[in-house]
Amino acid sequence: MILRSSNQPKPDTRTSHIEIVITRILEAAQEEFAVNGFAGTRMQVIADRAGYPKANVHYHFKNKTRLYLAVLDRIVTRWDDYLNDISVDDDPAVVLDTFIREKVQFSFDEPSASRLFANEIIHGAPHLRKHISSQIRPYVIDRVAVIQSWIDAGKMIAVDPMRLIFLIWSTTQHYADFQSQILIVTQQKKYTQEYRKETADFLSKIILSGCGLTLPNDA
Amino acid sequence: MILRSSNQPKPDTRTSHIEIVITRILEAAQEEFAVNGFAGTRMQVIADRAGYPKANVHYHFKNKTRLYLAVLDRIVTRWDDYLNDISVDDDPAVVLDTFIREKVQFSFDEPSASRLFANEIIHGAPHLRKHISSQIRPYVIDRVAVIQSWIDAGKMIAVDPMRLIFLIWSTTQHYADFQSQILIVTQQKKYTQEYRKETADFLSKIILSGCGLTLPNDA
DNA sequence: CAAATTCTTGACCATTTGGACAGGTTTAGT
DNA sequence: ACTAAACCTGTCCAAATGGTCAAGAATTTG
Repeated sequence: MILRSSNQPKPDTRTSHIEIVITRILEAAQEEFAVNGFAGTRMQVIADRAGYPKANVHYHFKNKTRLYLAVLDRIVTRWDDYLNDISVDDDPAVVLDTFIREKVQFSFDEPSASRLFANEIIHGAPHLRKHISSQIRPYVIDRVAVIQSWIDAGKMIAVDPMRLIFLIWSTTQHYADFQSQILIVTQQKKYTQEYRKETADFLSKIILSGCGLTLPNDA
Repeated sequence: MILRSSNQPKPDTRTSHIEIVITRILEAAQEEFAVNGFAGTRMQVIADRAGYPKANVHYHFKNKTRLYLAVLDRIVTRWDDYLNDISVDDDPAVVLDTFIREKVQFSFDEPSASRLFANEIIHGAPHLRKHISSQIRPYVIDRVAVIQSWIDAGKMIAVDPMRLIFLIWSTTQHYADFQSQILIVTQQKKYTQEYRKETADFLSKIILSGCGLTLPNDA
């Protein structure tokens, strides 16, 4: 029987011991679910990856579905943090540029989150229906209104705002979701810092250009 | 014991009876795999969907993996059929426009094929590595060369050709892979013919514009 | 410091599921 | 018409896997 009594006599850290356990399990679960999907993921593997016996995972998360939902919830929350506010008075070029770069960064920084999310949507979003209609949809409608006002004010050419948002989402997510394909085609082992930057520059440039926009400080 | 002796005395159709069986199984399998992923799909469900006993499916396809590979192979083949040839002398605007519209059509016409493919890539392309490096990569390199020559000839503004291809892939596939999300956000039951057309127009317009191109017959 | 509560874990179980197989039926070849 | 090959299917099974449980350890509480 292995006791870790001597390890941490007293939890000094603000994050309680239990939170660490929960977090480790959630992180392990996120990686596994992202790679193998819900059905393809084994509780035992998650437990091993987190470094606890399987029964412990079941203690903290009643069952597989609950664990999956907890992972999803965690991702969605972090996702929402990336959503910035925009207003009619802002410069469209600056806003879109920022938006694109933030999304690109998220894809490169948290590919497994992006993939897990994509996986859920591809499979019909069985657990995200509510979130999409109550959170994402209002968010989209909001941005659409602002973009439309820019168009009406002649600040950018007339393109369908909602499809523009979808376009930005798809192009940025692509680098996370289709990473394996891209790495093979470009013959890279992993994304380099340079590749990330050039990708952000490329997407910003071509999308802004497609909207008839240029950044203020551009030549 | 149910005999279907009286059904089809002689197979008149050019497609032999066995081909029909195989096709029905493959189609059923494609739908199931696309929705549930490999691990989440049950052989019994595929068999039920195809209308045959499970053992029959196992007779024609040694095991689950072989069946999955057969489905994948079928999709990839059909995919390749969509790949058109392009040459340096062609008009970039026309070629890109055609390319985009073909991809959009594929996404709308065969969403399950697109989703299954996306699923495979998201999960690290375990069964497609070879195909990507031997088929897709050469294809991409080929198009990149042509696009680059257009840029060198001043026919379009300088954008990274490979990322342009990725952009077209991602934006077009998005409508199949993220269908559930898009339908919820746009509050549709299913894609209408009008929505498909407008999507194709939108993507063609904004991408061509992003490349500094206009179609010949545009005002 | 004792009791109660929470956390941890090894052992175990019920169910699901991919797949084997044998025996029967139909088709193709001569 | 006869034989061999290909095809079909009901039945059964071993392995994998999500989940339970009871008992022990740690921590908190009064």
